[in-house]
Amino acid sequence: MNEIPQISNAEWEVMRIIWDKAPIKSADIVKALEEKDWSTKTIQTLVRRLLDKGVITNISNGKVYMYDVLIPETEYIQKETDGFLKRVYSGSIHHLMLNFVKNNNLSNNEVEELITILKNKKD
Amino acid sequence: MNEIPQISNAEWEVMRIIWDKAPIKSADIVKALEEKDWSTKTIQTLVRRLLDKGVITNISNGKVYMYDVLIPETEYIQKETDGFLKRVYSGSIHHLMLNFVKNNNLSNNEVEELITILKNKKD
DNA sequence: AAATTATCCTTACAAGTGTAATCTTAATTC
DNA sequence: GAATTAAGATTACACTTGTAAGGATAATTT
Repeated sequence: MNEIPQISNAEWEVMRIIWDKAPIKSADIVKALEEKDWSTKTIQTLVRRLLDKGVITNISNGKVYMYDVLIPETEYIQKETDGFLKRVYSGSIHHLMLNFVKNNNLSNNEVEELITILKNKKD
Repeated sequence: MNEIPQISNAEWEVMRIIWDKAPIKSADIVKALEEKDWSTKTIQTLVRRLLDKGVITNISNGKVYMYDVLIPETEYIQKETDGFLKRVYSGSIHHLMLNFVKNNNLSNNEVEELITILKNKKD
């Protein structure tokens, strides 16, 4: 069912901006990514690949170069989360949580918050 | 600090076996991966790349072809988890948990278990 | 020891990725 | 409208990855 195209790490960085701000002007994508040391050309290549893959679309209306999202962030988060879980934790959230708790030095506060989130889930 | 080599998806599959069973005979790696539809040649290529990257080492002692692990699974789990968290959830475990919970990835039982894990953490 | 089998080493090759440069065309400024 | 600037399209190129095949060598079987 879920056959959304794979996106690479660099493409993901670009999508973070676009998901956040779309519809967004070409220039604003570049501006938002300034902190990364990517040349404008590189960014344009990544945008083009995302277009080719059908993740975004060009909505330049005559005057301004603009892009909009075709595939929402939530779908990609789901896809990546599933893939990661399967790859690293054999699909077991339980296993993942155990590891987080063991290694990721969660603060007491964070632990509290997570418990709260989970408890709310049960209602 | 943490400069362990990147391993690919296919390599990760191989490492799962090796981490689990090392020290392990060449033939047993192949056997354990039979269910995947990889040719022996493909598996051997992956093993070679893992050798080249220094993730495993050859400990064939004259008679038998054997491999052992150089970089433990825990280091890779940590690396992958950090990378995933950063990439998909901007580094926020909180955000990740919210998403897991929201998207109904968890049964009531699992929620219970996770709460237990977290509560134990506080002690 | 010769034949067979298992494993290693070398080579291959297309698709994807990071990282652009060049050339062309559309928009803005003077 | 001509010059300048910004963006798109085309091309590039090395590295990684998935997926092996072929040839060399070591181990096992007969």
